[in-house]
Amino acid sequence: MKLNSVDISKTASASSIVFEALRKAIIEGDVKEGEPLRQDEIARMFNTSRIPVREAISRLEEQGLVKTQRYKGAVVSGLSATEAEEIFDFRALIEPEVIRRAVPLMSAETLESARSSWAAFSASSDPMSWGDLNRDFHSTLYLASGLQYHLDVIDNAMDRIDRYLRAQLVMSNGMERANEEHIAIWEACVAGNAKQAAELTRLHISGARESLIQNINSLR
Amino acid sequence: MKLNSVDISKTASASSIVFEALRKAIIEGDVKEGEPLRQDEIARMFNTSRIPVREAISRLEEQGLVKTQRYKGAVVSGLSATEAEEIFDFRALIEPEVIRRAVPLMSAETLESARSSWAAFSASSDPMSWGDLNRDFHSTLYLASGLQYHLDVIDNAMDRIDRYLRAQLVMSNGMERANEEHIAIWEACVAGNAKQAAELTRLHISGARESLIQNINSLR
DNA sequence: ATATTGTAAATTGGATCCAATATGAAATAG
DNA sequence: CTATTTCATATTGGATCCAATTTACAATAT
Repeated sequence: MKLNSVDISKTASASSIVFEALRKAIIEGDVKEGEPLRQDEIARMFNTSRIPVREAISRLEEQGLVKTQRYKGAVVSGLSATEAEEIFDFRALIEPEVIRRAVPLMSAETLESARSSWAAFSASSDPMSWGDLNRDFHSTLYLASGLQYHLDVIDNAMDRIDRYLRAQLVMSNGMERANEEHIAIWEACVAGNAKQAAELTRLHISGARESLIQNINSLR
Repeated sequence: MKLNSVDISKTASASSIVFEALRKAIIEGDVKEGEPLRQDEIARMFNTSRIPVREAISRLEEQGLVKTQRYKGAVVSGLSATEAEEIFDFRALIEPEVIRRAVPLMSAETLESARSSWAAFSASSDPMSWGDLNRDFHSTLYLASGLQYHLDVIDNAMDRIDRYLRAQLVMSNGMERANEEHIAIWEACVAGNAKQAAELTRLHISGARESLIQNINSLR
Protein backbone atom coordinates (compact mmCIF):
# COMPACT_ATOMS: atom_id res chain seq x y z
CA MET A 1 0.00 0.00 0.00
CA LYS A 2 1.16 3.47 -0.69
CA LEU A 3 -0.24 6.64 0.72
CA ASN A 4 0.17 10.15 -0.43
CA SER A 5 2.87 11.11 1.98
CA VAL A 6 1.28 14.00 3.74
CA ASP A 7 4.13 16.31 4.54
CA ILE A 8 3.59 16.62 8.23
CA SER A 9 5.82 19.57 8.78
CA LYS A 10 7.32 18.63 12.06
CA THR A 11 6.63 21.11 14.72
CA ALA A 12 9.80 22.96 15.47
CA SER A 13 11.56 22.39 18.75
CA ALA A 14 10.54 24.54 21.65
CA SER A 15 13.93 26.18 21.76
CA SER A 16 13.63 27.24 18.12
CA ILE A 17 10.21 28.70 18.71
CA VAL A 18 11.41 30.63 21.72
CA PHE A 19 14.49 31.77 19.86
CA GLU A 20 12.57 33.10 16.89
CA ALA A 21 10.03 34.83 19.07
CA LEU A 22 12.67 36.50 21.22
CA ARG A 23 14.70 37.48 18.19
CA LYS A 24 11.67 39.10 16.60
CA ALA A 25 10.74 40.86 19.80
CA ILE A 26 14.24 42.21 20.22
CA ILE A 27 14.88 43.43 16.69
CA GLU A 28 11.49 45.07 16.55
CA GLY A 29 12.14 46.78 19.82
CA ASP A 30 9.30 45.15 21.72
CA VAL A 31 11.78 44.43 24.45
CA LYS A 32 13.96 47.42 25.07
CA GLU A 33 17.69 47.79 25.29
CA GLY A 34 19.02 46.84 28.69
CA GLU A 35 15.86 45.02 29.60
CA PRO A 36 16.63 41.71 31.33
CA LEU A 37 15.32 38.44 29.94
CA ARG A 38 13.96 36.44 32.86
CA GLN A 39 14.12 32.74 32.11
CA ASP A 40 11.19 31.87 34.32
CA GLU A 41 8.97 34.53 32.90
CA ILE A 42 9.75 33.58 29.31
CA ALA A 43 9.30 29.88 30.07
CA ARG A 44 5.85 30.59 31.46
CA MET A 45 4.94 32.65 28.42
CA PHE A 46 5.68 29.71 26.13
CA ASN A 47 4.45 26.99 28.48
CA THR A 48 7.82 25.30 28.61
CA SER A 49 10.58 24.82 31.10
CA ARG A 50 13.64 27.06 31.31
CA ILE A 51 15.80 24.63 29.34
CA PRO A 52 14.62 25.66 25.86
CA VAL A 53 14.72 29.27 26.99
CA ARG A 54 18.34 28.96 27.94
CA GLU A 55 19.24 27.42 24.62
CA ALA A 56 17.46 30.26 22.88
CA ILE A 57 19.35 32.80 24.95
CA SER A 58 22.64 31.09 24.09
CA ARG A 59 21.87 31.56 20.44
CA LEU A 60 20.80 35.15 20.91
CA GLU A 61 24.07 35.86 22.66
CA GLU A 62 26.02 34.25 19.85
CA GLN A 63 24.16 36.55 17.47
CA GLY A 64 25.04 39.51 19.62
CA LEU A 65 21.45 40.41 20.39
CA VAL A 66 21.82 39.89 24.13
CA LYS A 67 24.65 39.95 26.61
CA THR A 68 24.78 37.62 29.55
CA GLN A 69 26.66 37.67 32.82
CA ARG A 70 27.03 34.57 34.90
CA TYR A 71 24.34 34.28 37.55
CA LYS A 72 23.00 37.65 36.46
CA GLY A 73 21.26 36.67 33.28
CA ALA A 74 20.75 38.15 29.86
CA VAL A 75 19.93 41.70 28.91
CA VAL A 76 19.06 43.00 25.48
CA SER A 77 22.17 44.60 24.07
CA GLY A 78 21.80 48.08 22.75
CA LEU A 79 23.95 49.86 20.23
CA SER A 80 25.80 53.05 20.80
CA ALA A 81 25.61 55.57 17.99
CA THR A 82 29.15 54.62 17.07
CA GLU A 83 28.29 50.96 16.87
CA ALA A 84 25.22 51.62 14.79
CA GLU A 85 27.28 53.71 12.41
CA GLU A 86 29.81 50.93 12.15
CA ILE A 87 27.15 48.48 11.10
CA PHE A 88 25.86 50.89 8.47
CA ASP A 89 29.44 51.17 7.22
CA PHE A 90 29.65 47.42 7.11
CA ARG A 91 26.46 47.15 5.11
CA ALA A 92 27.60 49.89 2.77
CA LEU A 93 30.67 47.80 2.09
CA ILE A 94 29.13 44.42 1.52
CA GLU A 95 25.65 44.92 0.10
CA PRO A 96 26.72 46.82 -3.02
CA GLU A 97 29.06 43.98 -3.87
CA VAL A 98 26.36 41.39 -3.35
CA ILE A 99 23.86 43.18 -5.55
CA ARG A 100 26.54 43.77 -8.16
CA ARG A 101 27.10 40.05 -8.40
CA ALA A 102 23.38 39.36 -8.20
CA VAL A 103 22.26 41.53 -11.11
CA PRO A 104 23.53 39.26 -13.91
CA LEU A 105 21.80 36.34 -12.22
CA MET A 106 18.40 37.90 -11.70
CA SER A 107 15.52 36.04 -13.32
CA ALA A 108 12.30 37.61 -14.47
CA GLU A 109 10.67 36.10 -11.39
CA THR A 110 13.21 37.75 -9.12
CA LEU A 111 12.59 41.13 -10.67
CA GLU A 112 8.84 40.68 -10.53
CA SER A 113 9.03 39.60 -6.91
CA ALA A 114 11.18 42.59 -6.05
CA ARG A 115 8.77 44.85 -7.88
CA SER A 116 5.86 43.65 -5.81
CA SER A 117 7.98 44.10 -2.69
CA TRP A 118 8.65 47.75 -3.34
CA ALA A 119 5.08 48.22 -4.47
CA ALA A 120 3.82 46.77 -1.20
CA PHE A 121 6.28 48.94 0.69
CA SER A 122 5.19 51.95 -1.29
CA ALA A 123 1.51 51.27 -0.72
CA SER A 124 1.64 50.36 2.93
CA SER A 125 0.32 52.94 5.33
CA ASP A 126 1.25 50.89 8.36
CA PRO A 127 4.62 52.01 9.73
CA MET A 128 4.90 48.76 11.65
CA SER A 129 5.16 46.82 8.40
CA TRP A 130 7.71 49.07 6.72
CA GLY A 131 10.67 47.41 8.34
CA ASP A 132 9.75 43.96 7.07
CA LEU A 133 8.79 45.12 3.60
CA ASN A 134 12.01 47.07 3.29
CA ARG A 135 14.01 43.98 4.19
CA ASP A 136 11.95 41.86 1.81
CA PHE A 137 12.83 44.11 -1.10
CA HIS A 138 16.56 44.03 -0.53
CA SER A 139 16.67 40.33 0.38
CA THR A 140 14.83 39.36 -2.78
CA LEU A 141 17.41 41.05 -4.94
CA TYR A 142 20.39 39.81 -2.94
CA LEU A 143 19.08 36.26 -2.98
CA ALA A 144 19.74 36.03 -6.71
CA SER A 145 23.46 36.25 -6.00
CA GLY A 146 23.40 32.77 -4.51
CA LEU A 147 25.97 33.98 -1.97
CA GLN A 148 24.59 32.23 1.06
CA TYR A 149 27.28 33.24 3.50
CA HIS A 150 27.06 36.87 2.50
CA LEU A 151 23.29 36.71 2.90
CA ASP A 152 23.58 35.25 6.38
CA VAL A 153 26.00 37.93 7.45
CA ILE A 154 23.81 40.66 6.02
CA ASP A 155 20.84 39.24 7.87
CA ASN A 156 22.72 39.44 11.13
CA ALA A 157 23.75 43.02 10.45
CA MET A 158 20.17 43.92 9.60
CA ASP A 159 18.97 42.28 12.81
CA ARG A 160 21.26 44.43 14.86
CA ILE A 161 20.15 47.73 13.41
CA ASP A 162 16.57 46.84 12.62
CA ARG A 163 15.25 49.06 15.39
CA TYR A 164 17.23 52.05 14.19
CA LEU A 165 16.24 51.43 10.60
CA ARG A 166 12.57 51.40 11.52
CA ALA A 167 13.03 54.63 13.38
CA GLN A 168 14.60 56.14 10.27
CA LEU A 169 11.69 55.09 8.11
CA VAL A 170 9.04 56.73 10.27
CA MET A 171 11.04 59.89 10.73
CA SER A 172 10.61 62.91 8.53
CA ASN A 173 10.53 61.74 4.94
CA GLY A 174 12.46 58.53 5.55
CA MET A 175 9.87 56.27 4.03
CA GLU A 176 9.31 58.35 0.89
CA ARG A 177 13.01 58.64 0.30
CA ALA A 178 13.60 54.92 0.78
CA ASN A 179 10.78 54.23 -1.61
CA GLU A 180 12.26 56.38 -4.36
CA GLU A 181 15.65 54.82 -3.86
CA HIS A 182 14.17 51.33 -4.01
CA ILE A 183 12.61 52.07 -7.36
CA ALA A 184 15.89 53.46 -8.69
CA ILE A 185 17.77 50.37 -7.55
CA TRP A 186 15.14 48.13 -9.03
CA GLU A 187 15.28 49.94 -12.37
CA ALA A 188 19.05 49.54 -12.49
CA CYS A 189 18.57 45.81 -11.92
CA VAL A 190 15.96 45.60 -14.66
CA ALA A 191 18.36 47.41 -16.98
CA GLY A 192 21.03 44.88 -16.04
CA ASN A 193 23.29 47.69 -14.89
CA ALA A 194 25.15 45.99 -12.05
CA LYS A 195 27.51 48.83 -11.33
CA GLN A 196 24.72 51.33 -11.01
CA ALA A 197 22.65 49.03 -8.83
CA ALA A 198 25.67 48.67 -6.57
CA GLU A 199 26.31 52.39 -6.40
CA LEU A 200 22.67 53.20 -5.70
CA THR A 201 22.63 50.58 -2.97
CA ARG A 202 25.72 52.11 -1.44
CA LEU A 203 24.12 55.54 -1.47
CA HIS A 204 20.90 54.12 -0.07
CA ILE A 205 22.76 52.71 2.91
CA SER A 206 25.11 55.59 3.58
CA GLY A 207 22.15 57.94 3.26
CA ALA A 208 20.44 56.03 6.04
CA ARG A 209 23.63 56.23 8.03
CA GLU A 210 23.79 59.99 7.69
CA SER A 211 20.20 60.50 8.62
CA LEU A 212 20.75 58.31 11.66
CA ILE A 213 23.57 60.56 12.78
CA GLN A 214 21.41 63.62 12.23
CA ASN A 215 18.66 62.19 14.37
CA ILE A 216 21.03 61.26 17.13
CA ASN A 217 22.54 64.73 17.12
CA SER A 218 19.13 66.36 17.16
CA LEU A 219 18.42 64.57 20.41
CA ARG A 220 21.19 66.41 22.20
CA MET B 1 41.20 49.64 55.43
CA LYS B 2 42.02 49.09 51.81
CA LEU B 3 43.30 45.94 50.22
CA ASN B 4 44.76 45.36 46.84
CA SER B 5 41.72 43.96 45.10
CA VAL B 6 42.82 40.56 43.94
CA ASP B 7 41.03 39.93 40.68
CA ILE B 8 39.57 36.52 41.29
CA SER B 9 38.81 35.63 37.71
CA LYS B 10 35.60 33.74 38.04
CA THR B 11 35.72 30.32 36.53
CA ALA B 12 33.78 30.36 33.33
CA SER B 13 30.50 28.50 33.09
CA ALA B 14 30.60 24.90 32.00
CA SER B 15 28.73 25.71 28.82
CA SER B 16 31.34 28.31 27.84
CA ILE B 17 34.15 25.89 28.46
CA VAL B 18 32.49 23.20 26.39
CA PHE B 19 31.69 25.72 23.66
CA GLU B 20 35.24 26.97 23.37
CA ALA B 21 36.68 23.47 23.41
CA LEU B 22 34.31 22.23 20.74
CA ARG B 23 34.85 25.32 18.62
CA LYS B 24 38.59 24.86 18.76
CA ALA B 25 38.33 21.16 17.98
CA ILE B 26 36.11 21.85 15.00
CA ILE B 27 38.03 24.71 13.42
CA GLU B 28 41.30 22.85 13.83
CA GLY B 29 39.79 19.78 12.25
CA ASP B 30 40.17 17.52 15.27
CA VAL B 31 36.59 16.50 14.74
CA LYS B 32 35.94 15.93 11.08
CA GLU B 33 33.23 17.20 8.81
CA GLY B 34 30.06 15.16 9.09
CA GLU B 35 31.11 13.68 12.38
CA PRO B 36 28.23 13.63 14.87
CA LEU B 37 28.55 15.32 18.25
CA ARG B 38 27.14 12.96 20.86
CA GLN B 39 25.85 14.88 23.84
CA ASP B 40 26.44 12.06 26.27
CA GLU B 41 29.96 11.45 25.12
CA ILE B 42 30.91 15.12 25.28
CA ALA B 43 29.25 15.51 28.68
CA ARG B 44 31.33 12.65 30.02
CA MET B 45 34.50 14.15 28.58
CA PHE B 46 33.93 17.36 30.52
CA ASN B 47 32.43 15.76 33.61
CA THR B 48 29.18 17.64 33.25
CA SER B 49 25.63 16.86 32.34
CA ARG B 50 24.22 17.25 28.85
CA ILE B 51 22.67 20.62 29.61
CA PRO B 52 25.82 22.72 29.14
CA VAL B 53 26.67 20.61 26.11
CA ARG B 54 23.37 21.43 24.51
CA GLU B 55 23.84 25.13 25.12
CA ALA B 56 27.27 24.90 23.54
CA ILE B 57 25.86 23.11 20.53
CA SER B 58 23.18 25.77 20.16
CA ARG B 59 25.89 28.40 19.93
CA LEU B 60 27.93 26.37 17.51
CA GLU B 61 24.90 26.01 15.28
CA GLU B 62 24.28 29.73 15.42
CA GLN B 63 27.88 30.21 14.33
CA GLY B 64 27.36 27.79 11.47
CA LEU B 65 29.96 25.32 12.69
CA VAL B 66 27.48 22.49 13.18
CA LYS B 67 24.11 21.58 11.78
CA THR B 68 21.45 19.91 13.86
CA GLN B 69 18.38 17.91 13.02
CA ARG B 70 15.67 17.37 15.56
CA TYR B 71 16.09 14.11 17.43
CA LYS B 72 19.11 13.32 15.28
CA GLY B 73 21.66 15.58 16.80
CA ALA B 74 24.46 17.77 15.58
CA VAL B 75 27.08 17.06 12.97
CA VAL B 76 30.10 19.18 12.11
CA SER B 77 29.23 21.14 9.01
CA GLY B 78 31.68 20.99 6.18
CA LEU B 79 32.19 23.45 3.40
CA SER B 80 31.88 22.72 -0.27
CA ALA B 81 34.59 24.18 -2.46
CA THR B 82 32.08 26.77 -3.60
CA GLU B 83 31.26 27.78 -0.07
CA ALA B 84 34.92 28.03 0.88
CA GLU B 85 35.55 30.23 -2.14
CA GLU B 86 32.63 32.42 -1.16
CA ILE B 87 34.12 32.99 2.26
CA PHE B 88 37.48 33.89 0.76
CA ASP B 89 35.64 36.35 -1.46
CA PHE B 90 33.95 37.77 1.59
CA ARG B 91 37.24 38.21 3.39
CA ALA B 92 38.81 39.76 0.31
CA LEU B 93 36.04 42.33 0.41
CA ILE B 94 36.02 43.26 4.05
CA GLU B 95 39.55 42.82 5.39
CA PRO B 96 41.23 45.29 3.03
CA GLU B 97 38.76 47.93 4.13
CA VAL B 98 39.37 47.19 7.79
CA ILE B 99 43.13 47.42 7.47
CA ARG B 100 42.80 50.55 5.37
CA ARG B 101 40.94 52.20 8.22
CA ALA B 102 43.28 50.70 10.80
CA VAL B 103 46.55 51.99 9.37
CA PRO B 104 46.14 55.62 10.44
CA LEU B 105 45.27 54.41 13.93
CA MET B 106 48.16 52.05 14.46
CA SER B 107 50.32 52.79 17.47
CA ALA B 108 53.97 51.89 17.81
CA GLU B 109 52.87 49.11 20.13
CA THR B 110 50.51 47.71 17.51
CA LEU B 111 53.25 47.66 14.91
CA GLU B 112 55.70 46.10 17.29
CA SER B 113 53.19 43.46 18.32
CA ALA B 114 52.43 42.68 14.70
CA ARG B 115 56.14 42.46 13.95
CA SER B 116 56.66 39.89 16.66
CA SER B 117 53.62 38.01 15.34
CA TRP B 118 55.01 37.64 11.87
CA ALA B 119 58.45 36.93 13.29
CA ALA B 120 57.02 34.10 15.39
CA PHE B 121 55.14 32.83 12.35
CA SER B 122 58.27 33.07 10.28
CA ALA B 123 60.37 31.25 12.84
CA SER B 124 57.94 28.51 13.77
CA SER B 125 58.75 25.07 12.43
CA ASP B 126 55.57 23.57 13.86
CA PRO B 127 52.86 23.48 11.19
CA MET B 128 50.23 23.04 13.91
CA SER B 129 50.95 26.52 15.20
CA TRP B 130 50.94 28.28 11.85
CA GLY B 131 47.19 28.70 11.76
CA ASP B 132 47.08 30.52 15.09
CA LEU B 133 50.13 32.67 14.42
CA ASN B 134 48.76 33.66 11.04
CA ARG B 135 45.51 34.76 12.64
CA ASP B 136 47.38 36.60 15.37
CA PHE B 137 49.24 38.68 12.84
CA HIS B 138 46.17 39.81 10.95
CA SER B 139 44.05 40.29 14.07
CA THR B 140 46.66 42.50 15.67
CA LEU B 141 46.63 44.87 12.74
CA TYR B 142 42.86 44.83 12.33
CA LEU B 143 42.33 45.49 16.02
CA ALA B 144 43.73 48.98 15.63
CA SER B 145 40.73 49.89 13.51
CA GLY B 146 38.50 49.74 16.55
CA LEU B 147 35.79 48.29 14.34
CA GLN B 148 34.45 45.70 16.73
CA TYR B 149 31.61 44.46 14.59
CA HIS B 150 33.85 44.02 11.58
CA LEU B 151 36.32 42.13 13.75
CA ASP B 152 33.64 39.80 15.03
CA VAL B 153 32.43 39.04 11.55
CA ILE B 154 35.96 38.42 10.32
CA ASP B 155 36.54 36.07 13.22
CA ASN B 156 33.53 34.04 12.26
CA ALA B 157 34.64 33.89 8.64
CA MET B 158 38.10 32.79 9.75
CA ASP B 159 36.58 30.11 11.96
CA ARG B 160 34.72 28.64 9.07
CA ILE B 161 37.70 28.32 6.77
CA ASP B 162 40.37 27.77 9.39
CA ARG B 163 40.82 24.14 8.39
CA TYR B 164 41.27 25.01 4.74
CA LEU B 165 43.63 27.83 5.56
CA ARG B 166 45.84 25.54 7.59
CA ALA B 167 45.88 23.10 4.72
CA GLN B 168 47.00 25.90 2.43
CA LEU B 169 49.84 26.83 4.74
CA VAL B 170 51.34 23.37 4.91
CA MET B 171 50.96 22.77 1.18
CA SER B 172 53.73 23.48 -1.28
CA ASN B 173 55.21 26.85 -0.45
CA GLY B 174 52.09 28.21 1.28
CA MET B 175 53.86 29.12 4.47
CA GLU B 176 56.82 30.86 2.81
CA ARG B 177 54.54 32.82 0.56
CA ALA B 178 52.27 33.88 3.42
CA ASN B 179 55.32 34.94 5.36
CA GLU B 180 56.60 37.19 2.59
CA GLU B 181 53.17 38.71 2.14
CA HIS B 182 52.86 39.36 5.85
CA ILE B 183 56.11 41.29 5.84
CA ALA B 184 55.01 43.33 2.86
CA ILE B 185 51.70 44.17 4.52
CA TRP B 186 53.47 45.07 7.72
CA GLU B 187 55.91 47.35 5.92
CA ALA B 188 53.04 49.16 4.24
CA CYS B 189 51.51 49.69 7.67
CA VAL B 190 54.78 50.99 9.07
CA ALA B 191 55.01 53.37 6.13
CA GLY B 192 51.49 54.54 6.88
CA ASN B 193 50.41 53.58 3.40
CA ALA B 194 46.83 52.53 4.02
CA LYS B 195 45.91 52.00 0.40
CA GLN B 196 48.84 49.72 -0.20
CA ALA B 197 48.23 47.75 2.97
CA ALA B 198 44.67 47.23 1.81
CA GLU B 199 45.68 46.15 -1.67
CA LEU B 200 48.32 43.76 -0.36
CA THR B 201 45.80 42.29 2.03
CA ARG B 202 43.37 41.80 -0.82
CA LEU B 203 46.02 40.03 -2.86
CA HIS B 204 47.02 37.96 0.16
CA ILE B 205 43.48 36.66 0.53
CA SER B 206 42.63 36.17 -3.11
CA GLY B 207 45.95 34.41 -3.53
CA ALA B 208 44.93 31.96 -0.83
CA ARG B 209 41.62 31.58 -2.59
CA GLU B 210 43.27 30.70 -5.87
CA SER B 211 45.63 28.23 -4.35
CA LEU B 212 42.67 26.61 -2.58
CA ILE B 213 40.96 26.12 -5.93
CA GLN B 214 44.12 24.66 -7.38
CA ASN B 215 44.40 22.15 -4.58
CA ILE B 216 40.81 21.14 -4.91
CA ASN B 217 41.18 20.66 -8.64
CA SER B 218 44.35 18.65 -8.21
CA LEU B 219 42.36 16.17 -6.12
CA ARG B 220 40.19 15.22 -9.07
C1' DA C 1 21.04 59.74 59.31
C1' DT C 2 24.42 56.78 57.01
C1' DA C 3 27.04 52.89 56.37
C1' DT C 4 27.61 48.01 57.27
C1' DT C 5 26.16 43.43 58.11
C1' DG C 6 23.18 39.58 58.02
C1' DT C 7 19.48 37.10 55.99
C1' DA C 8 15.74 35.69 53.05
C1' DA C 9 14.01 35.77 48.39
C1' DA C 10 14.94 35.70 43.54
C1' DT C 11 17.53 34.11 39.82
C1' DT C 12 20.68 31.49 37.22
C1' DG C 13 23.66 27.13 36.35
C1' DG C 14 23.64 22.38 36.34
C1' DA C 15 22.10 17.35 37.37
C1' DT C 16 18.85 13.94 37.00
C1' DC C 17 14.80 12.00 35.37
C1' DC C 18 11.15 11.12 31.83
C1' DA C 19 9.15 11.46 27.06
C1' DA C 20 9.60 11.46 22.04
C1' DT C 21 11.97 9.93 18.19
C1' DA C 22 15.43 7.52 15.55
C1' DT C 23 18.27 3.46 14.76
C1' DG C 24 19.36 -1.11 14.19
C1' DA C 25 18.72 -5.90 14.75
C1' DA C 26 15.73 -9.84 15.14
C1' DA C 27 11.45 -11.92 13.60
C1' DT C 28 8.27 -12.75 10.00
C1' DA C 29 5.98 -12.85 5.50
C1' DG C 30 6.38 -13.20 0.67
C1' DC D 1 16.62 -15.21 0.02
C1' DT D 2 14.68 -10.63 0.28
C1' DA D 3 11.62 -7.28 1.97
C1' DT D 4 8.80 -5.86 5.69
C1' DT D 5 7.51 -5.53 10.41
C1' DT D 6 8.42 -5.57 15.33
C1' DC D 7 10.75 -4.42 19.05
C1' DA D 8 14.72 -3.28 21.97
C1' DT D 9 18.32 0.18 22.30
C1' DA D 10 20.38 4.62 21.64
C1' DT D 11 19.84 9.38 21.38
C1' DT D 12 17.80 13.74 21.70
C1' DG D 13 14.21 17.20 23.74
C1' DG D 14 12.22 18.79 27.76
C1' DA D 15 10.65 18.92 32.88
C1' DT D 16 11.79 19.00 37.45
C1' DC D 17 14.81 19.29 41.10
C1' DC D 18 19.00 21.04 43.62
C1' DA D 19 23.15 24.08 44.15
C1' DA D 20 25.54 28.48 43.56
C1' DT D 21 25.19 33.23 43.35
C1' DT D 22 23.07 37.60 43.25
C1' DT D 23 19.74 40.94 44.94
C1' DA D 24 16.72 43.24 48.09
C1' DC D 25 15.89 44.53 52.47
C1' DA D 26 15.81 44.57 57.33
C1' DA D 27 18.72 44.91 61.43
C1' DT D 28 22.60 46.91 63.59
C1' DA D 29 26.42 49.86 64.59
C1' DT D 30 28.76 54.24 64.17
